[in-house]
Amino acid sequence: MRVSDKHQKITQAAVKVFARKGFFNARISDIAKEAKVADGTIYLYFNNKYDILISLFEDEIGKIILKVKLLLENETDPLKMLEIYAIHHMSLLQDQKDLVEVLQMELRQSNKFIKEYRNTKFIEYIDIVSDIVHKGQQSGHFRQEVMPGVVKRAFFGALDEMSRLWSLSAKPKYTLEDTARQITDIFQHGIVVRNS
Amino acid sequence: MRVSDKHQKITQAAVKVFARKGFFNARISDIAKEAKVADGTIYLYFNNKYDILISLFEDEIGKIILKVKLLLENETDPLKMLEIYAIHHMSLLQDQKDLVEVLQMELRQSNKFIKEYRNTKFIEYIDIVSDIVHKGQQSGHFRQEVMPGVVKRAFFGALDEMSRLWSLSAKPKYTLEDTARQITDIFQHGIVVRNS
DNA sequence: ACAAAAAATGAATCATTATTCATAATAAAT
DNA sequence: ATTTATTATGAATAATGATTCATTTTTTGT
Repeated sequence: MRVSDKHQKITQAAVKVFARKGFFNARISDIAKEAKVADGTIYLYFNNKYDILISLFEDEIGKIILKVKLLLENETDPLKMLEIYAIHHMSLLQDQKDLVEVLQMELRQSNKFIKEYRNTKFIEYIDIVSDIVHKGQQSGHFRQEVMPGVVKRAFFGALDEMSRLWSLSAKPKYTLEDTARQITDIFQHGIVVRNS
Repeated sequence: MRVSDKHQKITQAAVKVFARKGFFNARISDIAKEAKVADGTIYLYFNNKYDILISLFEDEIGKIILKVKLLLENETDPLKMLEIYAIHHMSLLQDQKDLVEVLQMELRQSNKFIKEYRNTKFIEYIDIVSDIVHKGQQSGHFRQEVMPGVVKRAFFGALDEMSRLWSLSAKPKYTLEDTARQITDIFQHGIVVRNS
């Protein structure tokens, strides 16, 4: 078994366990059991429990970024680009519920426990939105007075909160795609230049 | 010293300690020290550590709801109402940074640890937004096709994410009020009926 | 086939801390 | 002043679980 396989096996096990129990209530032995390795083995691949979380975060966000950038590659209409981003973001939940829950958790916890951890991958992910907005302004599609830096946070926050609800609710009212479209619609109308 | 005083002393101490260290890293003895009571005393007022968090959440959200409902009382324009809500929400941060951080944390953690805790106070808080939207639709200000249930989550999520950034960043780019106005502006344009 | 290196194991360690409860201090009642 | 009830104390308990490391297993190179 290649080294990277075991690394990945542990990461995947950690996603499951963190999602099920939360970071602090997850035991290393739970992760070890889920990954079918010994407790000690985990320490050959990660420095400590927190390192598992960080590393997982970086890796998985990295993959998401790659995928969404690929999807956006051949689209030039900034309105459509926002929709692609939103739909992709929400559909992650359908495919990887556990992962989304862990990422949401991580996002809040990094506040407290590693102020020094700059979270660059996350920033890269949301900067995709501000880039879209910026380009939309240059091409005259979007209003000049909106701040891309605010839109990116607001858009992400809206999607994130909606997905939080979704993962909590037993039987959701709306489909994820409807939700993504609704939110996109609001933001599109919110920042587009009105052809009065 | 009245009973309620000690209860409140402990709550306030807990807010400080939770904000500083996070829920799981906060020790009961930290809270006791901060509140200037013995460790055991805390258990005369709360069932356990988690109960402190829940109880704090309910109490403090309760106060916030009262205040924002009061502010909204004499306003009828739904566009303005959204702005009042947003500005009040963001200005909380200025006045009670610690509290906001704890509430944000709690919101994420309740996912995992008390699925049964229905979080009714929080729902009451965000339902204020869906009420505004609903009324705005009835009065013909807002587009019929937007879903109040989506707007409330999106609007809250946007504000919440923005405030998360704010509390993390050493020297923020924007003032809180500007931010609140920007986000409100996007949502106002996003859902208002266009007078074409 | 053997030696050396690398990877994996999991029981033992060791620190940590939420909670309890016997005791003490304080307040209220008579 | 004395009893009773209430409130507070903080040391002791008891469980927990992250991390280490001596030992074993597997892989690699010759």
